[in-house]
Amino acid sequence: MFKLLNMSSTPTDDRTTKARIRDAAIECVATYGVAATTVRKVAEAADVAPGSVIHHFGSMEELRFACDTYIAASIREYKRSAIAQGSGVDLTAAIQNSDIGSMGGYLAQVLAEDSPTVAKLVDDLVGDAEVYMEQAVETGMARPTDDPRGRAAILMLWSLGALVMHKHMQRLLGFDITDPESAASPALGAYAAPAYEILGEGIFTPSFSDKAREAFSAMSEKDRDDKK
Amino acid sequence: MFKLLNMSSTPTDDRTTKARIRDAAIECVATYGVAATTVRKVAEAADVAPGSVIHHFGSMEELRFACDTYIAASIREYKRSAIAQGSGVDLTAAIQNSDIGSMGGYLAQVLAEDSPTVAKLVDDLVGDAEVYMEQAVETGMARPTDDPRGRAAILMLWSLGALVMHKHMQRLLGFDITDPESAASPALGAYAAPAYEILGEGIFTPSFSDKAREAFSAMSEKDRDDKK
DNA sequence: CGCCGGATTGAACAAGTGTTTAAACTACTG
DNA sequence: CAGTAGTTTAAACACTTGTTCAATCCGGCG
Repeated sequence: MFKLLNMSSTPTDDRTTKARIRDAAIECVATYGVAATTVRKVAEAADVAPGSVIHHFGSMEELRFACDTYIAASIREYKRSAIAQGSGVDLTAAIQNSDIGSMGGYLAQVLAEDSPTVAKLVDDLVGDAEVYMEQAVETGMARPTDDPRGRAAILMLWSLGALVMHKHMQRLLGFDITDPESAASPALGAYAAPAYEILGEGIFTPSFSDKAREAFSAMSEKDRDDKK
Repeated sequence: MFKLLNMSSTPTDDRTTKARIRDAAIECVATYGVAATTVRKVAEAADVAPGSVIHHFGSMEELRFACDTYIAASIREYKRSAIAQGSGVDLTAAIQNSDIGSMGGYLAQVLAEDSPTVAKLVDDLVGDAEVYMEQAVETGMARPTDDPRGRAAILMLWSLGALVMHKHMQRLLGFDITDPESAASPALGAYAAPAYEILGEGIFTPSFSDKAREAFSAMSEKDRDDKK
């Protein structure tokens, strides 16, 4: 009998049993995925009997819900404090600075499933990104756009999508976005440099960009005409 | 007892039983995910006995492998024909034009798991994207870059990540990227327009972009100095 | 026809799932 | 000290999982 997951338990672990179970579940989801997160695996990782897991949360589904809620609350809490001290509202920063080590891994796993709690969190993040971009436009950092919400949504979908794809990114660029230590990694540049280049100046030449825009508006005009 | 999945079976279905089982499995994965794709669900969808599934593929894992391989081959085949007739090498186009209706949904599900077959496919797609971008630079469509591979990798990670996030995109923008009919949908613009705006001119103003670039190179220089 | 080999079936199997339950234990109160 | 309410446990439950297996079906060949 050996522990599969070594929870970073301090010499004297003063967390309640319920909290220990919740944390073990989060770590298990982050490491093995939701499908592989069973009552017995969580129980073993939290060092309790399987029955205790159900006793504290009622059912496995409620445990999952509790984990989603806890992670969502943790992210919202971080964003609030980040705004209060004036630093940027960056999701990757939230992942790095969280006291929940496996937050990135957990998000990467649950973003692909459809949980209403996670869906609500994503919606909120898009809303936050929109107001943040709005401010960036006002301070001259970001370009204005016809579709602020659409732009914010796509930026968030790309960011979170990259999080879900972290194993592929690790393989392609040597950089694991879910690793809390990754911010200090020299491989950070392998992701950040090209990403900021794309977000800074785009990938298309201005001449092609203009042509594409014309074709686009022509297409949507044709679409309107067809509708008549 | 009713069929959960209605395979688009022609009046006279001339596919072999093995092919029917494989197609049913792909559709089941696309709709319900890999964890929910069980022997009995596949058997029911393919209208065969559970034993037949194992008889033809040896095990459930080998069936999954066969599905991955089949999808990967189908995408590579499409790309080859697309290049041959000179049209663009666009992944979303491959999803739309494939004769496998649920290819997009299947990819969205398996990109989050770690399958060596899918990993190899992603690596190939990045490689293809790199040479495609290289040609776009030569023809004056795309800007040159210091890190062609990094740029291609990130563009692919963002695109595929958005595919995995398709349910969130559907909710946020009303556009489902996995739907084969989506290319004809008027909601296409809700995704394509802001996406092309970002890829065309970026999101940052030139002045901020310059400052960020300076900060970036200063940071990596400092990183080099610290290493000494 | 008689036969044979692959395809197909449905019943079994062991292992793993979430959940229930009764018993034991623990800590705190009257 | 006795009692009690909340924890915790291990064993059982019903169910689903992938897989095995003997029996049956079916098409082609001698």
